[in-house]
Amino acid sequence: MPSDRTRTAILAAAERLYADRGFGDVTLRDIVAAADVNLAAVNYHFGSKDELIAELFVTRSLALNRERLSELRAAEEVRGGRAPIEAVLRALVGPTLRGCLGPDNQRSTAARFMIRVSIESVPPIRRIRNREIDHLRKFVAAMARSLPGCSDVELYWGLHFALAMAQQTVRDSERLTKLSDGKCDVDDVDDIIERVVSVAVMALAGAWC
Amino acid sequence: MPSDRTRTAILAAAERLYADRGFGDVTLRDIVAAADVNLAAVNYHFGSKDELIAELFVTRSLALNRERLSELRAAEEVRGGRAPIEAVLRALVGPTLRGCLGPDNQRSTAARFMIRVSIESVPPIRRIRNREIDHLRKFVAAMARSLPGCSDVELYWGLHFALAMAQQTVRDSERLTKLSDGKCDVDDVDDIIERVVSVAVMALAGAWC
DNA sequence: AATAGTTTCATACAAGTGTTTGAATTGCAA
DNA sequence: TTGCAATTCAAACACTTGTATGAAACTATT
Repeated sequence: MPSDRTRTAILAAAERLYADRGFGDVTLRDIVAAADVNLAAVNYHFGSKDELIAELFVTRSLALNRERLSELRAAEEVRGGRAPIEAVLRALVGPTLRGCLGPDNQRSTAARFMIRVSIESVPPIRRIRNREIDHLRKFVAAMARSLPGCSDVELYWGLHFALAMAQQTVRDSERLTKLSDGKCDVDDVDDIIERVVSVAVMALAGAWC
Repeated sequence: MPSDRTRTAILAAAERLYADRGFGDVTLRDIVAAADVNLAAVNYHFGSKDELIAELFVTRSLALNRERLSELRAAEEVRGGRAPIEAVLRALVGPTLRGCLGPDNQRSTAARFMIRVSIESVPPIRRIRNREIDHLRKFVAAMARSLPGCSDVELYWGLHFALAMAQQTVRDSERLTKLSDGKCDVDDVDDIIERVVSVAVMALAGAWC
């Protein structure tokens, strides 16, 4: 069994740097400096920079999906597989929003890293990202259970808009804060989640589901 | 007066390349090859790569703002400075959506370039982008005229969500297409505009304006 | 046609990138 | 301890990047 110390130090440093500054301007030398390991360690342990990014991404991607699905399952268990649509949408957007917004000390590097992924879409990740579709399909299915009779197309648009609002809020919370002179509180995560969810529900309901 | 041929050739080639492939992997050598000019021409005419990007951005940014505002003004003229909220939002999201989606031959490089800007946020642009806030404020003001009595906070959220849905639809139209097996038609621009606008209106109305 | 100013060009430069190498060091089993 | 594999390390490599240089070509005014 290899002594993982170097490996994990690299992963942690890389994730934090990517989350903070994006893929564009984080070099291998930045990472090894932050992890306090030798330059060659990355290639020794991961093969290449791209493979490091890919490993980071698949790990976090699986974790996020797991978190969403466990929230979804918890909501559906309450009433035998028929959760209210609000709960389904909360399970979809909640994990990301909670991890990325709110007081600094509560933000997770993992969530912020995933947002970077959704923003920058660097080559090694683009190749893997297709699996996301399969994951989202599960939520479409859950939404269909919540709103039987609602047409598929409207479900897709509803999910799409829900994710859009959540991601853009995370991505550009600064602009919203500036525009509103701080009157829109981007640290009140629960409020934001409810806003996103309720608008998405209105979108679905307004489309005569 | 300088012979602009080289200058404009560079601008056109750069805009197209940036729109297509993003800032990340477009090099000066790519640009000059596409423009069929010498490598040194960029530095001669623009000073540096960053200044080229900046010029491209301010030009397009001003044009987009102009387009939005003229649509807004046209809508407000009809009924003496009190356009329906739908028209205000249409003026906000319409130009971008029309330029970025729809049949290939109708898409404008300019709009696709601006979307890249909103995605990647490269340093030379980040420094300029603050002016966007002032521009958006004009739309908040117009929204307030349309919905007197609606609280500012709700207006900000409404505008934020409208832009979020529009931008994400452009940014990730591919995912939506795949997810829905083509059932969500991202080429039907008018339908998309009406969807975004109507959801945003519901968001505003649902907040007891 | 001669000249001065502008623009083009091939080429070189310095800095930064990810990766490789091969020797040194470590950790651990026999 | 000895031996062997795994790991670390400093250094160098090959390559790409944006930028700078100085000579050549062009343009237009005199």
